[in-house]
Parts: sequence; structure tokens; C-alpha cells
Amino acid sequence: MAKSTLDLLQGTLDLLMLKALSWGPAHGYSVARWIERLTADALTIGEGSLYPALHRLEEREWIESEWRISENNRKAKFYHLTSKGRAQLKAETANWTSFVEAMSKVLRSNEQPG
Amino acid sequence: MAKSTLDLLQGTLDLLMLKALSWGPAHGYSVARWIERLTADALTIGEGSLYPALHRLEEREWIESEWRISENNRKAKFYHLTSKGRAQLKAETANWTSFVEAMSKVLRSNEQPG
DNA sequence: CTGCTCCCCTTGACATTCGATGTATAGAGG
DNA sequence: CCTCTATACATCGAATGTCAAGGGGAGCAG
Repeated sequence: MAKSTLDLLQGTLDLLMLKALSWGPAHGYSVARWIERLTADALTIGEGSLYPALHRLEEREWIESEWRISENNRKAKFYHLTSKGRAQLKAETANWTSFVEAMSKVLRSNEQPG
Repeated sequence: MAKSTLDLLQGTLDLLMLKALSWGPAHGYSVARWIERLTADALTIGEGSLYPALHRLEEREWIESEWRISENNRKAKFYHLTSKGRAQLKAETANWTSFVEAMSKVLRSNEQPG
């Protein structure tokens, strides 16, 4: 059982997807499975989040797509990072790290407001 | 000038506020300043986020308020955690930790999708 | 030819953050 | 006194992004 899935924090999905695509072309479905497998289902990407995200990234020119045939012999849209996307991945990774550090400072502090 | 403030990820503000109030009663304004000071302005809480958050937490009965006089001799609403709030803080902290770990697995992996 | 998995997609509801804006009072400085 | 600044409360609309719930088509195994 123990199928406790965490909700994604808004904004982190883009980072996750960019990271997944940093290894080379992949289609949406496989990206979602990859994230679930890696995190042992701690993170789940619903399709209603997945495809809008993909389209968003493409519109911002961080990724590009082309139709190909998947490993399972089905039509699938393969996405790959653009150079803009690579820069964005770097920026968002740094941003995430800073954010986690800032949160950490607050959560571990023992000084009170006032 | 390096005044680069990070946007808050949706959902993390509640956790921040609960943590701030875990030290005892405080008013909204001082909580916001506390967070900014602790994180060296990496995190900034706008008033348009602060007050809705406070009202939200109060409605969920995680905090309670009463009017008092502030350190600066002004009327201010002091908030303190309820026991429900304390439980919530614990739960959200655990949740945050899990989330960061899951993200970390993805960001540091070197296995590709597919 | 049935059912299953893969793979694409859209829509509407919902929650939250942010920038702008508005009120009022205490204390400082002229 | 009078004005200015910092404190302290609040609300509003716009923007964003996630999710649940829908829909469709095509390969493959039985």
C-alpha cells in the first residue's frame, strides 16, 4: 500500500521536466513514468499537468518536439531541450537550491520573531 | 544592490508562518520581517500574501488571534498556534522534507528516461 | 475481436501569490 | 503644531499553475 503521493509545489514541475529531458529526447509519457520510478511514486505527474507543462515549455522555446515512433512502436512526440532550455534548467536549479536553503534557515532557526 | 528576492512556492507560506508562530504569539508584520531578516531578504512576504495567509490559517483553526499593543505601542493582532496548528506544523514540515528529498533524487540522478 | 496498455489531448474548478491600493496611528523632526 | 516616516491592518484583481475528469486512437496479446 503506502501509496502516499505528494502534491507538487507550483513551479517545480517545469524544473523536473527540463531535468528529465536533459538526458536527450523523450516523450511525455516516459518522462512522467521516469519521475515516478525515480522517486518511488513520491511524486506523480498527472496527465492534466503533464501535457499543459510540455506545451508551456515548448511555447517558451525551452524545448522542441518531433513525432517519432516510441520504444513500443507507437506514435509519440519526442521532446528535446533547446539551448535556451538548457540555460533555463541551470537557472531554475540554482533557484531551487537557494529556495531550499532559505527555507532551511527558517525551519531550523531557534530565534523568535519580535 | 543584489536585492534578488525569490518567489515563494505555493504552499510554503503556510509552513513558514506556522514555524514563525511556534515560538509564541506574534503579529503579522513582525512575522514577515522576521522571515526576511532570517533569510537575508532571500524570501520576502508581501502584504497581499501575508494577510490572506493569516486569515486562511485562522479559518482553519491552526492559529488564533487577539488584539494587543505591539512593541512599538501600536494596536496589533497577535497570533498564536492552536494544538491543531502545532500538529499541522509537524505534518507540513515532514511533507516539505519528503518533497525536497524527492526533488533531490531527480535532480541528482544520472539515469535517463525511456 | 476484446481488452489492455500506451500515448496524445482539452476542459473547468480551484487555490494561491502578487502588485496595487487604501486606512489609521505613533513618534520624530521641523 | 504639523508633516513625514514606519508600523500595522486590510482588500482587490490579475496571473499562474495543478488537478480531476473527461475524450480518442492505435498496437499487441489472448
